[in-house]
Amino acid sequence: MEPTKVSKRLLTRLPVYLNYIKALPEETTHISATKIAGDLGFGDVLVRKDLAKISNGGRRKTGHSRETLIRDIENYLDYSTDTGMIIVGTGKLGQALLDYRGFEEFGMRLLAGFDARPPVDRTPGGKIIYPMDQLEDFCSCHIIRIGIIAVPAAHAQNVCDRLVDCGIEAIWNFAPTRLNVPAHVTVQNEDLAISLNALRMQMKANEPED
Amino acid sequence: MEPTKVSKRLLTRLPVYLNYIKALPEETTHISATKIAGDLGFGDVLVRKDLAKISNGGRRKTGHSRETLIRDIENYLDYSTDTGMIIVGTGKLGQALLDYRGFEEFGMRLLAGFDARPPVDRTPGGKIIYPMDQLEDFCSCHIIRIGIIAVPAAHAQNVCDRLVDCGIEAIWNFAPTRLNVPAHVTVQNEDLAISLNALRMQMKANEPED
DNA sequence: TAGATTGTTAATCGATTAACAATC
DNA sequence: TAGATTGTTAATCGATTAACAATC
Repeated sequence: MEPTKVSKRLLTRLPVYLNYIKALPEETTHISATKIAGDLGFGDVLVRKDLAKISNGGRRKTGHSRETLIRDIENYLDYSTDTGMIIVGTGKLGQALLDYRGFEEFGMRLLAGFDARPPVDRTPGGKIIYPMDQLEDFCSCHIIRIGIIAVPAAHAQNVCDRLVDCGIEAIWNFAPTRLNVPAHVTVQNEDLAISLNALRMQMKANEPED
Repeated sequence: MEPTKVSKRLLTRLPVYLNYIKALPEETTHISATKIAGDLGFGDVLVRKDLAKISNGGRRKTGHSRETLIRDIENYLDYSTDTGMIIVGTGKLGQALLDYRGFEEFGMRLLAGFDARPPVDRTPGGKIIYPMDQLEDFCSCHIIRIGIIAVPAAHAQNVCDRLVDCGIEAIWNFAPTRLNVPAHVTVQNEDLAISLNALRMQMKANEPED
């Protein structure tokens, strides 16, 4: 019953390792955790433990086989299973996300956008934007597991409720507001202003003298 | 010498409290940490400790004065000091950020965009997009503390170096790559694909049976 | 053997929660 | 006084780091 424990931190480090390993010169066949740590600025024990958690390919003295490691990370992150997604709210940000190419690499497919008043029929990238009243129909014809909310804060809860009713399992929320959802739905808030403000505060704390 | 310790978690919770408190019905003059915690889904002790850290306005039995609390949070987050910012890379995402209204509330001013080939002269919101070769001039005429990078991964390090040379103190990096910066520069990576993938994995871990 | 590396166990650190004392 | 609340001290939890044993 209790879901498998996954560390969110680990989940964000693994793709970083993966990118790094993939970007290595082609002739590299083996790589050590120590080297990865050094190049990426992580602690070496941390990397070693992370890799041990998701792979058993590490050999003493030689390190990890590059190929095996890539396969193990991709396997752990389950890149081969497609995950269907839609986005509600197709302003600038919504359209940017609709045409963002980075998601597919992870097996995530953003199928379409929805908007109370679609600003255009299709994005430049060719994704269709439907009026809101088509949301339920669309969701019953496709397997949609993740919903992205990029509408103004005032509409976010309403949109969220509709997505939940459509059977969505996770919500990525860009609206600057908290959402109430049932326990089986996973929510991640991505409030860009809050995030940027945190950076600003850390920057200030980083100043030589106050 | 050692900079003041600030918990990043705290920094992201404070704006949430602030929004919540501001959204309370106008007649509310006092609010307890317990109430805030209950409504926002945080632990009550956590909220109490957070508020104690940034305010001394809590009175037993009655809770915190709404007005004082708002002032104390805004004060702690230093909303009154303007922070100048620029963004490099004005694709969809870059333009979305340029016209995003949420930053100003926090005292952050995104002054202009830069692009190797500006897609337009101005955003719909009226922000000017300059060609890249004006970057250094612009930065010497304005006080710019934060640089936002929204260019393809291949150009990110180069852009980053130029921003650092311009005296920027913090970088908000949307490019899917790690950046090398000197120690006095604060970097925050905002890789949307990684972030979304983490949500996807948490969603899977949240499923009833495996 | 010596060196490079993994992997594990214990220690530390930071954040959150629990328990409870203080007080209006 | 009883109740609601703050604020503090101790306990727990999770993540990271340190120390070190294993081994190719």
